[in-house]
Amino acid sequence: MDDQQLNEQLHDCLFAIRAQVHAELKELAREAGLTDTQTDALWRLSRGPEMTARRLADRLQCDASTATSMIDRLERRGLVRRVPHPTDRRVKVIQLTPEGCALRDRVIQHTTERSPFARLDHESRLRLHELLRQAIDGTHSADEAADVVAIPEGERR
Amino acid sequence: MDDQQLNEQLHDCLFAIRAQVHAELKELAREAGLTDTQTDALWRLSRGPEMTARRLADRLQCDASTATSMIDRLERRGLVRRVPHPTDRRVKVIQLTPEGCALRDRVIQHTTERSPFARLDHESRLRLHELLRQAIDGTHSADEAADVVAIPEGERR
DNA sequence: TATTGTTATACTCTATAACTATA
DNA sequence: TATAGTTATAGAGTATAACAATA
Repeated sequence: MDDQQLNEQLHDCLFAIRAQVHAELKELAREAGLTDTQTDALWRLSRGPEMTARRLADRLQCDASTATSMIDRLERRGLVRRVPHPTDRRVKVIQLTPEGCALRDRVIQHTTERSPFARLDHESRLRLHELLRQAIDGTHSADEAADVVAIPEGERR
Repeated sequence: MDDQQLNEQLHDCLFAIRAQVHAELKELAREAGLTDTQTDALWRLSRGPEMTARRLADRLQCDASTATSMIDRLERRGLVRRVPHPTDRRVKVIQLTPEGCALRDRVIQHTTERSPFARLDHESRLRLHELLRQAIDGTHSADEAADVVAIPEGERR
């Protein structure tokens, strides 16, 4: 197997894992009366420091206007609310409501429990984590990667 | 770091890698005048043995009617065509046109070249592949996984 | 001037339900 | 009866362009 083929195989694996995770997420979303995308957004909303509409759009790689309508729908369902930023009056902080938090917790727990990774032993998972981090950090600047992945210990969950 | 946290970290990595791949795919899709979803479908259309509308829907985890409209749009752009199945007259085989093939090749090449995985050395990629396969095979039946991932040597590309 | 967020608009994406044709 | 595919419909997701408010 040459390098090109190996890369393709890795992408096929990525696709397969994403498909498995997505299937679980979809099932949960259905129970909760949400769409896949909304469930995904809920998950992403809870990671990292302070969430704004702009930051959510960056994270979901969509236009700002798309984030606006996404937040509209989540707000209508009572899962998030828009709070004015204390110092910058242009910015709206997107906060999870208690119901939003509860659902977010269910999403994370449900997904990580049934994750394909859960079948690996602890050692394998550590090795996998190291390899993935290496791949991620190699292609993006540390800042960009940090925004998506790293969560300060105190702010986790 | 306990197991729950490690699992969450792994999912964050998965998200980050998917985001990087998606960003590359999006750029290419834009150039080609396609949407992300169409580009993804094009990629998936080319993997595995014989593609039918039903199989595409399974693979993209969407409803059959969604696959129908997706194929409609790809057909309108001249990237695929519907061919009657030789023995089962209910089935339509979805074939890539020459233009579809060319674009599909560009998508795969572009993405695998700029993939986060490309930065890992050969040894690391082999280890990563092994770990991912292990995670995939552990949670799904061999048959299901085979449909998504394994491609017989003769039919690849 | 640049940035944050919104609105209006026009697509694409998506599932549900009802249908036809074939197995 | 079951399966492959389509159509009609309605709502969610999406980007573009134009805009207001604020930095």
